[in-house]
Amino acid sequence: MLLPQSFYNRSTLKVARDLLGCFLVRRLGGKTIKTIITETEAYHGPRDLASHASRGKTPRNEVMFGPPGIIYVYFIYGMYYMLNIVTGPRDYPAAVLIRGLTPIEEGNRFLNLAGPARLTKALSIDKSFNKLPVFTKKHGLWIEARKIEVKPSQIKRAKRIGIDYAGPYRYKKWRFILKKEG
DNA sequence: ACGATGATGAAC
DNA sequence: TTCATCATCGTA
Repeated sequence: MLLPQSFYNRSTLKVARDLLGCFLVRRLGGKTIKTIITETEAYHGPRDLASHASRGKTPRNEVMFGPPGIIYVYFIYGMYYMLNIVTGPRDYPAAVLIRGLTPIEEGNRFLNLAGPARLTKALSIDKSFNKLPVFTKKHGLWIEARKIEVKPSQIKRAKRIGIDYAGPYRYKKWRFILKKEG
């Protein structure tokens, strides 16, 4: 079942946590690759110095200021794409970075989906997905609700990666990791 | 520990 | 127009 747009119209931290265990699905060349979301990071509003939005709206980050459930893809380090989902109401800039996935079907076991740049490369996600909704199957990339229960003890919180410049915000435990056992 | 590799945004 | 920076990864 598709997660509705309203799912994303909540606190970034809650969305980041609740996305763990949900399914990220990619329709690619006649095949459907189904994965479980296993790691996320929250970029939480205009004051979060780790967030692209902390210095106001720019051509790159303007999608973060738009409605929830929209994909924000940006290019980084000259070679990688990062996949984010916009959260919260319009004009409140926030998003969840997808950092890790686990493939479900045996045939896709070889896919290396650990790491935000690796997963976009493996699933052929680039800037053409920027500004597209993730609550519809129309564009070949969507998110479905959990089918299994995720216990609070299975969720590990940690500091975010690669944002040491973010002052006090570098210590926020806004990274969420799904563990197999609680 | 570091280089690859180019878009981005801020300064000038 | 220039320039430092960058929500990373692979190789060492």
